[in-house]
Amino acid sequence: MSERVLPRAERRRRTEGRILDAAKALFAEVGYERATIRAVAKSAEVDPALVMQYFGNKQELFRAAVRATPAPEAAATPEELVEHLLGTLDVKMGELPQGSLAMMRSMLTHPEAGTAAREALARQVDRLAASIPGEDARLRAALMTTILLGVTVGHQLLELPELRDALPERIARLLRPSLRALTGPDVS
Amino acid sequence: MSERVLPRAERRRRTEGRILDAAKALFAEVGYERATIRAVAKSAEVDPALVMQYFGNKQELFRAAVRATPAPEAAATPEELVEHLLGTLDVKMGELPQGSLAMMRSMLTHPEAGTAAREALARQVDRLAASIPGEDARLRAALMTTILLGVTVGHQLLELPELRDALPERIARLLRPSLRALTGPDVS
DNA sequence: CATCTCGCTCAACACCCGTTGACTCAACGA
DNA sequence: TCGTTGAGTCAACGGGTGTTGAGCGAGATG
Repeated sequence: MSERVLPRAERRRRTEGRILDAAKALFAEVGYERATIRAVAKSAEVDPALVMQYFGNKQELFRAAVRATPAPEAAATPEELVEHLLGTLDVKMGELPQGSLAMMRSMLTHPEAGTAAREALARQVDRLAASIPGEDARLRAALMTTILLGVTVGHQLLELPELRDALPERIARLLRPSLRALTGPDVS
Repeated sequence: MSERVLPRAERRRRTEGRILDAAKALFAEVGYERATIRAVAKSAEVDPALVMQYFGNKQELFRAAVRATPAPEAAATPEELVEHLLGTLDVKMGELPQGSLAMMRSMLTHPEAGTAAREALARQVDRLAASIPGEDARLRAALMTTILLGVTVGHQLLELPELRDALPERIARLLRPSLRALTGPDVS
């Protein structure tokens, strides 16, 4: 009723958007292998051939669905660092972008998603390590990154009930000392 | 030369073992979907049909490959708890059993592996929560579990260089305060 | 030695996937 | 108004997958 005879350019933009959204959702939900072109097309109410015509490849469709993760700003002091990380966690708890979920869902089984995840994590490690003093800054940064990765995986992808039912602020509050323990000098 | 005319029963046992080992390795390396029956068979130098004859299903082959994860003993005090967890981590760093790797590799994309992982993590959470005082014992236990999960994933599956190149004891030493922070009362 | 048993292979089936080329038909521009 | 363009569909191909049933041939059994 509302979408009556749209101009061609606009119409194309919209269906391409519908396809991309459907792809993001499906990739995020079941991963690369199980997300078939046919299923994406059906979800977008479109012929499978049109998906190919717009994105060329399943690989490139996946690339387009995963691309454009938000670029977070860097943190200065280790104190801000932890808060910034937990802020990221908060965002993740609410509604982590579907593209990121799609990448994480497939990072263990799809080669390209794996390298994409490694690169994203490496960037995070770089950013963190610059703010951590000491010899083993990179190792500490990597541990902080993997800690957040594990919590996110357990929460968003595996949907562990304990994390699912907890308030994000509570998780952040419990996690803060654990992360802070990795910023300072070794006290063990 | 050494394996000359073996008895039938022994011969069967050996080839079945070869198939299962090949399946564990392949599942652990590329995950459920990409590990084809044909590839398992070729790796075990056997006809694909024989794999079906021995294990019936790809699903059941996977189940057999994942089954029999070692049953760790419980810990008593929170102090022992952390050490026990880090001991687990040490084992993982050395040579985590291929069956566990196979389960972890597919836990985000294969439904049954997902529920298996959830159950294994739930058992760990139960064990941990019993040793932690306070109201939010289960949430703390879940966080400790997911922390270890993240580090293991980053190390064994994603193979992040910082973790790959670090000595297991060093990782354990850096991780100890972070885990201990979750056993005690809230100090944030 | 004759028969049976069973580990193992071969060839094929049915299915689903990604991908393609020809086609339809409504929006566009002169 | 009439070709032209391009969004969208249809039907099909080639390839890889899990799975199956018939069959072979060497070890067990009497």
